[in-house]
Amino acid sequence: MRRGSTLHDVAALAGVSPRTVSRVVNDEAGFGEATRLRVLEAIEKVGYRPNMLARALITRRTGTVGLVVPQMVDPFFAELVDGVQAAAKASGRTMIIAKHDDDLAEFDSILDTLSSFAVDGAIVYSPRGDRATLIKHAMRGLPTVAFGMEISGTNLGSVLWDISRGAELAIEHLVRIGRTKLVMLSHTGARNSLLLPRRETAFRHTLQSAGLQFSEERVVRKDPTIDGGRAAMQAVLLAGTPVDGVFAYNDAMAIGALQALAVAGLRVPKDVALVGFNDIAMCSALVPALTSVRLDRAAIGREAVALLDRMRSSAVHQQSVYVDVELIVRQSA
Amino acid sequence: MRRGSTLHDVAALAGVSPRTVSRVVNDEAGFGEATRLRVLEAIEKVGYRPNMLARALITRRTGTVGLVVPQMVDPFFAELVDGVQAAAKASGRTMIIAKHDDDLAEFDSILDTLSSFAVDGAIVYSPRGDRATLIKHAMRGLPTVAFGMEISGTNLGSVLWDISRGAELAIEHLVRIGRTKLVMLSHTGARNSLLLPRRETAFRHTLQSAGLQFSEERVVRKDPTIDGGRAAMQAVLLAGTPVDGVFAYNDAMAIGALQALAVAGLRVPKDVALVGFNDIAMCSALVPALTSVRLDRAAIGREAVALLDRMRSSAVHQQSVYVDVELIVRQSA
DNA sequence: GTGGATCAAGTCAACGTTGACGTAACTGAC
DNA sequence: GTCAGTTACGTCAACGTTGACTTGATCCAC
Repeated sequence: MRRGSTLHDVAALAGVSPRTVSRVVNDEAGFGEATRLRVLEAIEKVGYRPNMLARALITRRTGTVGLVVPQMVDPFFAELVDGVQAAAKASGRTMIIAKHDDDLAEFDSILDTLSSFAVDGAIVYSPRGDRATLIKHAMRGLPTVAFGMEISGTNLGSVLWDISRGAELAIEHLVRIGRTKLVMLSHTGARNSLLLPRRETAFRHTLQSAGLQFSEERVVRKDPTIDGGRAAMQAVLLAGTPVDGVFAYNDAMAIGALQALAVAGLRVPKDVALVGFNDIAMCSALVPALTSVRLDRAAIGREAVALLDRMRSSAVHQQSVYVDVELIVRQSA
Repeated sequence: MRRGSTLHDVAALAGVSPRTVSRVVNDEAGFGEATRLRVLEAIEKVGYRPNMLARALITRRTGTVGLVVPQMVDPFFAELVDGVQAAAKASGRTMIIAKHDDDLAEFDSILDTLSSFAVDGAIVYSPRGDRATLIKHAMRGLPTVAFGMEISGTNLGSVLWDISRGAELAIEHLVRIGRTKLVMLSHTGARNSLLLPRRETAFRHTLQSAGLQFSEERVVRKDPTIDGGRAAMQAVLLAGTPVDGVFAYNDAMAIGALQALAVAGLRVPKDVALVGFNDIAMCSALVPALTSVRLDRAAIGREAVALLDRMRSSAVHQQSVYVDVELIVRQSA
């Protein structure tokens, strides 16, 4: 059905060999100016586009990166995808995207598919911090960069951000503006996970080093969503826990908290100061605008793509890159 | 570098010809049970994965669809991407994604790239309703489904939703619950575009058929964002236009309006009823939960992928599919 | 036991491109 | 005028797979 024109068609029209056309297309050396013009004209005339499949089959490079995320509706991931996409485009690559919905088997199968398509590399946000699957595929030859997870081995790299530091920044800020009765709205999954409790740990430590008391009722855990945040905040208020500062696990929970506080007639930041995490785009559009810990998704995307490049070109096969976190102070705290 | 094992490796190990291995892998007929087991075992042992590039080169099918959208951070597009991705996965395809940022040249180049990778089809949200580029590539053989735009020709299909009907539903609902002083918060670009003014037209017509007066000051145009919605709502209040019902161009503007109304001390829906458009996931998480016109992105994705399938299999090369719109009534109206 | 099906393989070329190598014509130095 | 070096091509094979065709062997009917 799809019979695009090939090097042969162009060659026949220009009166040269296909190899010469290939040289012109790829701008290798070894052809005369007159030939070049004739070939270019012929390309134009027959509407020739190189067949990437054939090219990739022989060069073993597709100019493609695979991006694998848990999901993409959450603004955090949407913006991450966007950041990687922009970086991929800037370095002249095409992006294949897939989501695994936190399913390990699905994740495994996605990596298989990416290998089949001979992507130049994969950029991956593992389901539940899974390492084993990642390592398996990397050993089979798939260069991989993982997000938010230090991982070592051939063909593996990491792009990391310091969650603990971000949490510290947020909590120190709350303390600095005079808040003493702090509460954290955390993620239900944070209890029995390797990765998630870092914000909670930072909360505890920072409280203690600021000379404030920590007690278990000051951490309320719900789903990391707007609804979860609202429920968590309501639970705090209902329990009568005194509170003048709130640190939320992510921005969605902070938005929910904002709603609960409004309903309860508490003013932000006057009565309760509020800090989120991730700094999704919406933060600045809220009323009051939400103070949040920024992870620069564009930078993260750039670093991931750049790291992949370095991994394939250099002998060093294991690398980690840190991306700075930053507290963006707005109206809510 | 990447030397995955091939049919030949498997064949050598299993003591058969590569062609037989190929038959087993593709589950064609023509091999014995004993052979099948030996081959399967060999595949397992050498970790063979078919090379999609080589396969696609000869079959002219990649099992890949390209999705092209203006951007993907806006929840509307994020959810659209998610819907298409889910549908693509369900039909066993891999998705290549790209965004054009409303740039026509970029759009053209993306379609070129997709052709180069021999995607089985493209699913496209054109920049500014562009048709010409679409038609050009479709004629060259790229089966294409366009969103929200009726377009005819070989290799072209459309997935449409009735924006006018959605706007009607929203406004009729506002009238039905007794609102008479309606205002529309519209998109700045709606004035000089072919596609955008449909909501405005519906607003005018529905008002008139409900026996309500329409005047130009009842349409305020700003950017279709949260900030734009807030500004538009503030402008209405500042101008002193009497208002008890608001129809927003999209949910983002509705969220902005919600903020402006809260700041002005107006209660929703008691003082002012509010209806959005698109029904992004966030609608149900707002306080009050936002009434909105739903476009089922999952259904849209499914229809687009299904249409692409039909286009390649049937002789009918031009088709349109309508996806229902629906008013989801929540607290805000 | 002969002939026609059917089955289980194998052989070979082709998909469209590039890597490796070959070669004729030209250039310039001595 | 010869030879080495360069330029501008061309030839051929290979990437890993499948389509089209061929080849024996086995089976069953008559």
